[in-house]
Amino acid sequence: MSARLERSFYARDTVVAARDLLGKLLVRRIDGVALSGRIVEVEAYLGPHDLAAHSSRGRTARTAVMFGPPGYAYVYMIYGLHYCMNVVTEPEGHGAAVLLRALEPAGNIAGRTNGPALLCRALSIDRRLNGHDLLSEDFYIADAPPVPANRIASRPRIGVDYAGRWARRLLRFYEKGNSFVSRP
DNA sequence: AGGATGATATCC
DNA sequence: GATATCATCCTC
Repeated sequence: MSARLERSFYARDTVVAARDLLGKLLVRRIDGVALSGRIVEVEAYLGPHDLAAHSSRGRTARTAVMFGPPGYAYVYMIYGLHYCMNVVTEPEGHGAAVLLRALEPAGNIAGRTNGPALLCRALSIDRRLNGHDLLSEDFYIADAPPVPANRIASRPRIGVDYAGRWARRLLRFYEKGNSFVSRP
């Protein structure tokens, strides 16, 4: 069992943290059973100036977690059906986060994990985990070998066409050739 | 290409 | 208080 990432991992530049999250292990412990998957696809949301980020609407009840301290989970419901999970980055007050888009199944995973809502379903991640500390025992990200820079692809983010030029920024990162990436 | 389904932001 | 919109997924 590998070590949890510490607060300092998250309290950094969001693009750097996003790329470094590739290869790491998301772990959700339920009734003593550890569900886990290797992070293979992420998107960086940089802060209020990033028109694709939820924090661009300012600090609200919904986005409060994004503006909080790093290393916490920002989980929200989308389209009334699905949950998406983010990891808060940068120092407190910044308003940035990294969306986890796909996992490669590692342990005790049932169902697909090649999409932001699919991975939440596979790991039983829902509203109750919004604002949950990722330095906890039951929900955390564990260290694992990094994905080398030459194995990381950079693409525009998915589903943010409304964000003008921000939609074209290359802020989606995934491990090249990994078959669990949602949109290769 | 379109529908499901509910929280939320943004208007009155 | 109404309504438009949504960082998705599935079926057609």
